[in-house]
Amino acid sequence: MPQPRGTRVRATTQAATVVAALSGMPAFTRAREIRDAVRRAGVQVGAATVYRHLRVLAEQGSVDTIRGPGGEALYRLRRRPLTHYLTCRECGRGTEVDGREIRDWAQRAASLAGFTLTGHVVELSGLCPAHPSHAGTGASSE
Amino acid sequence: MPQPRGTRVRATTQAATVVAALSGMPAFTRAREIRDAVRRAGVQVGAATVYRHLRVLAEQGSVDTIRGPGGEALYRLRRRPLTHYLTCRECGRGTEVDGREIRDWAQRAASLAGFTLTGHVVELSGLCPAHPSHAGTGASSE
DNA sequence: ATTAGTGCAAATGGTTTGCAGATGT
DNA sequence: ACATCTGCAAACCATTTGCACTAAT
Repeated sequence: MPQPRGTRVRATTQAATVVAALSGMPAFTRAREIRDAVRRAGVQVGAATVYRHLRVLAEQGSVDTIRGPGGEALYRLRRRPLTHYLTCRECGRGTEVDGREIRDWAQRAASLAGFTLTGHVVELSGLCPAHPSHAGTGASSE
Repeated sequence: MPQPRGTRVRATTQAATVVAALSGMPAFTRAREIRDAVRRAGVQVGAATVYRHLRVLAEQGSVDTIRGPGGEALYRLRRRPLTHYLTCRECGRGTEVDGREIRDWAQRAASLAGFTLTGHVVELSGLCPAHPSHAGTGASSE
């Protein structure tokens, strides 16, 4: 749907650079790192501004948000639906995994309980092929 | 495995009451509310102590942890494995749902990517049978 | 000109930590 | 006794907000 009428969102350097930075990061990233990337790109930006943009982008559905181990938000430019994320707890690298099954399951589980499903979060964490293993912490609902 | 030798964890009033409080709360709960419950039970306790216990319990695997909408940690005494949570976004009431399928799927998806799975979080949100529907926000990795 | 967008610094809220003192064993 | 546990307050960190200011339209 087109915008209601003329003037709306302004095209500022910061806004553009935040998106640019995001598009250069395949994995879920912290606000702090995004800000660093923007600055590295030569654009001065305040933390508040980055957060403001990220919030708007998230509300628009342009970026997906999950929570990192410390409870901080991690952002990733939305690419396509039907994908969920698997992240390495050591290096932070992540891969997308097909979430079709989960989506079906979630739907089924919800209606089985009489609920209307409005959203779900599935996050897997593990160790990628290049890391040693040891017992770990980490939020896990299992 | 038994404890290395004699003295280890002390049986303090606070520790016991924190667990007691947890066992009285079927849904995922904030640290703050847990502390309130403990105090309501007549036991004076500082925030730090509550957090310290919760952290240890989580490390032991005695409590499960997920993140609330604001990024704060929510705790729930672990009851049995194979369960995940479905929460109503209106009233906060929740139900456990069988997560066996998910566990299998997670395992499969992870090893398919060459990862060693160390944990996963599955959280479903929706509207329970007693609530009106409307579009919504909410972090969703989908 | 207008007004949205920006930066800074202060405010918030959750969680952790340093340290002196209380307490279980 | 003596190490652990506790509480308080200060410290931290991520995020939000107030406000004067800059810049896009």
